[in-house]
Amino acid sequence: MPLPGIAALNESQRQAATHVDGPLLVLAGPGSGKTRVVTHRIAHLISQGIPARRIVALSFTNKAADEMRRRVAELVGPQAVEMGTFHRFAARLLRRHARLVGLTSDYSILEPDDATAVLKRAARKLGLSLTHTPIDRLAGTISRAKNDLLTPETFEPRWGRPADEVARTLWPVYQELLLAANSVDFDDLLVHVARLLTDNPDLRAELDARHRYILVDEYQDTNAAQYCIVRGLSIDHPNLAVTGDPDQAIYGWRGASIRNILEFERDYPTAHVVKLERNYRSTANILGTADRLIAHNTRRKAKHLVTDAAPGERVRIVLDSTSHEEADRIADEIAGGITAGRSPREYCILFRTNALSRSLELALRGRGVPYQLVRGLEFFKRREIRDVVAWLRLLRNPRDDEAFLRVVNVPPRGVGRQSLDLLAAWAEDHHLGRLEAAGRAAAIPGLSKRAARALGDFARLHRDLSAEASAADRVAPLLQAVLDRTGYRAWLADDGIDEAGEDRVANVEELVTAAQQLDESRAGAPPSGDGDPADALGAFLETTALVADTDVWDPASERVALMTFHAAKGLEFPVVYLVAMEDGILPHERSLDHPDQLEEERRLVFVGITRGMQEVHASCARIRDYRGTRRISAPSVFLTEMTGTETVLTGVEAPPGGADILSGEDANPARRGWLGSDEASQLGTGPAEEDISQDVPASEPAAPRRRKASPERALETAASLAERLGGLPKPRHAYAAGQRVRHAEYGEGVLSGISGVGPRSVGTVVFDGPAGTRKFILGHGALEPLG
DNA sequence: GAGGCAGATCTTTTT
DNA sequence: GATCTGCCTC
Repeated sequence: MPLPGIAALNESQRQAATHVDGPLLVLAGPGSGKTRVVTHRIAHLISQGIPARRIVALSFTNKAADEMRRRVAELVGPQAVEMGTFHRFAARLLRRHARLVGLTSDYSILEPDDATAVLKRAARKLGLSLTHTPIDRLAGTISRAKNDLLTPETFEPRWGRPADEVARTLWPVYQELLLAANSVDFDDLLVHVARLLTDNPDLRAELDARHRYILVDEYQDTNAAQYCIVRGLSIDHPNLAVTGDPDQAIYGWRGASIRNILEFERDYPTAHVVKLERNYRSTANILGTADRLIAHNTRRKAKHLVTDAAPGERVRIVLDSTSHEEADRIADEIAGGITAGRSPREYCILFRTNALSRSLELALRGRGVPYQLVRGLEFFKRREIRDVVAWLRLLRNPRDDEAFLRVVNVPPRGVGRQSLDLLAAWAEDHHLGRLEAAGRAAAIPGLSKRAARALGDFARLHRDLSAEASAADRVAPLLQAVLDRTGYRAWLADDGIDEAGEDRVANVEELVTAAQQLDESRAGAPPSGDGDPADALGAFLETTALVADTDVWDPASERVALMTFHAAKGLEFPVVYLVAMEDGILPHERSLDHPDQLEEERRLVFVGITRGMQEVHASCARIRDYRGTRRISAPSVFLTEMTGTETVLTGVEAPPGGADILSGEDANPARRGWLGSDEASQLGTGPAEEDISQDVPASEPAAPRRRKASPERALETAASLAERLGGLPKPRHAYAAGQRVRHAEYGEGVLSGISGVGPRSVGTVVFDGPAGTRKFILGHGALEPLG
């Protein structure tokens, strides 16, 4: 039975899409129609009479899963195929088999902050001082070890890493606390399920048979735990189809192993392999640039991206002078593009770290360009949201000590640290959860009358609300009851508008709205999977616990998208800006130690470039204000590597006068790729008339780039830089405040002020026309003095 | 026990 | 720059 649209697939795509039984590896380059192949394959399986409920499609983000579901529905209508993230899939499996790992099906999923708080309690319990081992590092170490499927017994502290020793000591205690609280952290979701499969052969066989056809997207980013789960479910029925691209592996830091995809054929010797190398997304120039860059990675399977597309615009590499100018320039360009008829949603700005978004946001806001910062966890990280969610968690899982501690004294009930310590000690002696102990507060010695009463009241309140919770088939009314009966809403309303002008009440109302939406969608459709939490509250909690940053991105909204390189995986935009491509930021300074990590950073840039359909603009700034300090940066080595016939070099720091390129403190000849590379010479960016790198004092350490950006050092280099720049060409014109000037693009205006001296001084111009007020580096000569 | 302040601390990427 | 921590006072 031919499926709609299957004729539109190319030969390789069709091969992959119509594959039915046996292992399948699809190596899919960027823009090669991977999602299309996966959705068509699901449709094809169904058309072959395979029950939808025997098919599982796993991805890494809810967004990807939703997209898959939507497109499958488009082909063959809504299906009972289980589609979701690894974590959600694991959460549901675990719910059905919680007993096997010592939990109940009502277990709580702790978000990372709560998990860290438990870890702290574990440390306190052991009397460990955390002054020399930051809690985040310990949490990270344990998390990483879990994803590697290690245990406290098999985990081997690395030599010279004291944090490892502490982590190993802490880990079992942490795990005990979690178990006692009937809770899991994110990593446990995967680890528990992996254990479930390895320790219970019968269950494994049953689940293997049940999940007959498994598809895994972004397989290059699976870690050991995920690998174990997938493998465990496809032994008797090895109909495992994985898609991925080793060149887009960007989660090594979180335990993902490229090995999984590189050695798929060894794991499954009968695997059918399909390569999708034809790109349908980007122009030839964009692809060529990406190809040129990724060729610098040594640990990869060679692959060539091919396209029939026209060359298109060359990829632009812009050397800006400051981070603010970079942001202003990009905002100007986007604003201009929008004026010229583009939609804001055609634009995307990518950066390495979230902290880099601020200047861009400011610049866009200043020009009235609508944007969307794709960082959705923000909402669920808000204190008031976490408080309310904790209440719900506690209703479902009374042993959730972390939730208890979060809400027991919010609003203030007169229960302080002292009382809670007494409660904790007593609870532990009697092997009770804190909430249960609170219900017997009268029996706890040492508690003040006031505290005992408050705890008792709290326990009663919980009991009353619990009764309502178990009867409720809708979350929203329950949420309302919680807000009213706990006094939380009244308390918020009282001092709700906080210092930041944040309307906490509105945030909570938004959560209520979300609950209503879930209620409605559940009323519309019965639960699909068997692991679906039968009750509304469970479903709500699972959703709130497992939502991610990128999930909030609304592709339909008319806004410019701002996100990290990581978050952009799987997306595409007509115009893409890659910002802050500077040494130390991208590649990140923490990745310079290790060649593997440097290659991962390079893949990150590869992912970024290949998001672009029509235009890609990469940029760096010589002076960057970042994390409150100013630092001098050198262009990223990746910009050099990208440079070729498909790119064009521009920007105020670019040649002519190309000596600036080597500015900053970078005197290491090995890193002088800008002037050294053949491509650069071809582009006319050859050696400049004046080699300023000679001026760098010999005392400047040249080779190791691990610069700790201490303020003194930044000042010192800035000063020496200014000195050197003093020797550069004088500004072409002399300016004075109050003078009238003309700009080629913005027309005439008044130079209202000048800040700084020398060629780098900045003038503020109030234009007569719609351009408003703008700033210019006077030395660039863009302003023509009038009169 | 609560609330406010100053200082320290630390910042990659995320389910 | 922002957030958390610990310390102080009421």
